[in-house]
Amino acid sequence: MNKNSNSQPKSNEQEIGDSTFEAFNGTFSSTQFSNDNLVEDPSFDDLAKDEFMECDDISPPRKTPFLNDTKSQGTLDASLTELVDQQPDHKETKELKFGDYETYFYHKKLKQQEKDDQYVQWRTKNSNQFPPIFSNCVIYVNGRTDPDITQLHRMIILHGGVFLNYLGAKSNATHVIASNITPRKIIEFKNFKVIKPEWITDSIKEKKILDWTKYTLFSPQYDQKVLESDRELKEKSLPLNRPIDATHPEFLKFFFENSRLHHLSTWKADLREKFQQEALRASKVSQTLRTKPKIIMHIDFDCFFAAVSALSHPDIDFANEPIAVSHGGKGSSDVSSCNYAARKFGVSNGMWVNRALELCPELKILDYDFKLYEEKSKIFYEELTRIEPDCIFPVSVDEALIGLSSIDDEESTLLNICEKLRNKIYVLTGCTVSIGASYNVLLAKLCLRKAKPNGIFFFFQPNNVGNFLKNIPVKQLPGIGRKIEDRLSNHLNKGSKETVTISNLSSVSRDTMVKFFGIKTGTKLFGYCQGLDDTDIDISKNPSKFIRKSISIDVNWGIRFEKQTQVDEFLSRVADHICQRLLRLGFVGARLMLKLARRTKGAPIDPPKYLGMGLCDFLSKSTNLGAPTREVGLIATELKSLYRIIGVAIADLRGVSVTISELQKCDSDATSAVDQKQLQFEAKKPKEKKVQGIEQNVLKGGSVFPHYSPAKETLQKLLQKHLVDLDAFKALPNEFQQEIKLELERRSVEQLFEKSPKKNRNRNCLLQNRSLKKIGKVRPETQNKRIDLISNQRTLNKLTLNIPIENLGDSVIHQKTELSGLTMEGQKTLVNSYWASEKTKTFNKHYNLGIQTFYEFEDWKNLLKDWVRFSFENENEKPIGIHENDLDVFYGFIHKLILNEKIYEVLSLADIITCSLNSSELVDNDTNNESDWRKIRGELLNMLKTNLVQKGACIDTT
DNA sequence: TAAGCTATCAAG
DNA sequence: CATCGCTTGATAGCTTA
Ligand SMILES: Nc1ccn([C@H]2C[C@H](O)[C@@H](COP(=O)(O)OP(=O)(O)OP(=O)(O)O)O2)c(=O)n1
Repeated sequence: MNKNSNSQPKSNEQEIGDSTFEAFNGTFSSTQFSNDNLVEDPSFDDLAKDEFMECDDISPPRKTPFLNDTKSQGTLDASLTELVDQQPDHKETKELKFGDYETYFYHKKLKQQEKDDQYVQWRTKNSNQFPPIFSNCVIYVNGRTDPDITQLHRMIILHGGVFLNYLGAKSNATHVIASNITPRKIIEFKNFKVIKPEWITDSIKEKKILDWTKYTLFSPQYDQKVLESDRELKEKSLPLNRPIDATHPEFLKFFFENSRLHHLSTWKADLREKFQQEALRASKVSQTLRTKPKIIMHIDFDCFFAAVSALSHPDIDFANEPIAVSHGGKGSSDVSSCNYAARKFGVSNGMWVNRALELCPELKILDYDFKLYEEKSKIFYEELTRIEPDCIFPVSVDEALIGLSSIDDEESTLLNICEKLRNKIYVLTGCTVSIGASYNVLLAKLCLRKAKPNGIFFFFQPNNVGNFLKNIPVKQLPGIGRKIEDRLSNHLNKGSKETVTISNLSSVSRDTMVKFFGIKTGTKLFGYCQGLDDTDIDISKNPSKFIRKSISIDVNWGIRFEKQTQVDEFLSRVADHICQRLLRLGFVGARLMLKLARRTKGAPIDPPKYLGMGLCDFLSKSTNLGAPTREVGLIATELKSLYRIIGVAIADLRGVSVTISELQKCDSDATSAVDQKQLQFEAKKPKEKKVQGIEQNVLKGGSVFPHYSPAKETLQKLLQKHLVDLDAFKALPNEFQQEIKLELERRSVEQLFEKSPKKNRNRNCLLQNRSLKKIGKVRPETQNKRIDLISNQRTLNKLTLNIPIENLGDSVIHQKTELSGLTMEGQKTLVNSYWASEKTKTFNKHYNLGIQTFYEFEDWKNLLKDWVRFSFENENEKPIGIHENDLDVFYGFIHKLILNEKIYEVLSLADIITCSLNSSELVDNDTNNESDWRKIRGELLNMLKTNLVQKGACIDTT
């Protein structure tokens, strides 16, 4: 498996047996207090999971009494005693709310790194032989290893890496090193890159960081001479190349590497791009008026994947032996391509392997060879270019349309060209292509069908087209697929097995087709039945028509999540991935769509295809990104927001698609079009509307915060804006309703309840009624759900700032969704009607919470204090008050904090409001203003509570 | 009536 | 053990302003 598994680290004097290392680290690192024991300690486990403990993320207070302490800390007990005895910085400990173990490890880590630094400094003074190859690595070593943990520790830090003493749930470890691993650990480490120590030693040898994927812990070697019970042995022998699902950090990489459809799609998009670019260049050079090509050639490899894969198996008699390409030789794996020998048995592309084997037991299964497909395709396109046709239109990696005008009308001339081309391609690739040619794209495609395999077919008799078409199944027409065929079949009262041919449609009028399939599709289909098709394949005529319009990532395999955090992490990774694509392709996008596949009610939890999606309903929601961007943090946050708006129960999630559209070219390093605004406007003028949007946003973003503007509008406006959804209001608990009503009455806006504009109701509710109806998911259980919601909110209402933060941790927030089958549909809430509004998106577009540091959060705290004070200052004898725009920005920030589960931070901001109001510094001039602030504080808590309910969480009151 | 949105279909 | 069910574009049909 791993060809490196035998390579032992060179016994290098310089690297191993350095006694000074021991001197620096004392018993600290070499004392093998068992990490295993600690991790299994339940109290530690809880701490490790605690979402609010971000030991590794908080910039450490550099000065701690431990740093000067040189006493031995050989054992955990000793250190803990020490810790308790000293308890030196009481305030800090209290503030960070770390538990005992946590504090211990926190200080331990600091101390460790201090010592590491000292050691490295000392060591590199004597030698500069250590390239910092691990400078971006934070490495944790687990269990018994060879070389042992001390040596690895030294190697890591000498080469610029950070050595991690323990692995917290939120620790920033980049790699876990282990030689052996227990099944329990596999689960524990499933979100980390777990690799063999040879990766370290080999990387050092090569003086560069090597591809870690070559060193994953595939085959265990149990060389520990430990007495183990049979049971344990058996447990340990479980295969370790456990298939990974979407919770794995590298899932996307693995998945795409192996996905045929991913390759097919990206190849196609790349080809499109390439030919589009070329056409653009060509059209700039010569402005000659182009006419439609006289002749269309459709050329395509015969059973492409099968033919190419078979090249690596010279023993196979390709013409007679049935073969197919798929992952593995059994079960629900898809046949991507099968040869014509296999097709005789009824095997076809897209069929599952088990079905194919039923039809053809002697079917031979071959592996994919994506690299080779790409190579053959390259040769194919080179040869097409070589015949210098009028135009080439790439259909796929193995298929193209070619336009020819400048040849004479003799069929023999065309035949000659085709035969030469076929021969050349066969000689160069070892695979056969077929060619169909006619005077339009439709007929060329149908000819190709008749030409296959390994042949040529022409049709140039317009007068005879009826005859040519009459027995063609409609399914073979371009753009006519299963659904349309079904509907036609239904309409014509045909049995489900019978194929619908074109002659069957002679009785169907144009109007009927239009009525059935819409204006475009109906007209097109009617035309096809007469052999008419005016599709133009000449890209050069209008290159801009062929420019890319969207970039998307779809994952409908391996999607199995248990926790919201897993979903969020996955969405972040998808965001990262798609931004990388945007960068690579030189685009920024202004619109983002999230589409989710949700297991259809009643469909089995585990579909027949392993980790497949099974039967699903699709739900999608899109949003404007404000200005064109490819900023990961922004897109990730928006995705998380969209996920919550769509509200698919985590356990039922089976697929995730992300599409970015409204693209603009952006070749610089800028992450958004705004960043290179000047460039953009000089280079070319985008759509008028866009320009305005950008300028507006820039303006707003610059003026809103933190430069407070004098405010005349206050909370009243805000409530108007937020209370548009009557249903949402009604869904709230009574006490909430009363409170809000009172407030509104006091401000004489009670008429809102009657007016409740319809437009906004639809716009802001979680799912449009239309889609709910369509899917038929408006269920009577809604009533129960509502009761659930209310009781949860009541419980949540009891939450106050005084509740210790630990009570909000994982241990008390249960995922309720899978237990109760609760989904978010139909739950409309006050807060959401605000969240869904467009406003939030435009303001914060440059505020990237994903990488917010604690320091920046501190800034927000100070801003808030300042803002409260400011609002009480007098202007023309009146307090300045709170500006609506400021509030929008502030709420936007809170929203993002909540999305990122920074509950503690939200609570502390709420606390700051209270403290500021009580502070004597305030100009005591206005009770209205104070009341507004208290409302805002209440709103923060509401948002928090609502979000917790939304996520299907309930607070355990026990 | 145009524009915006989601859903659906097809292709390879 | 399985398995790698993507990606893009066009179009329909609805709501909204
Ligand atoms: N459901 C499908 C259809 C196609 N392909 C891949 C494998 C094919 O080799 C390649 C080209 O598709 P074609 O439709 O051209 O099919 P083939 O080339 O395999 O056969 P044919 O001779 O019918 O063109 O795309 C796939 O993976 N899954």
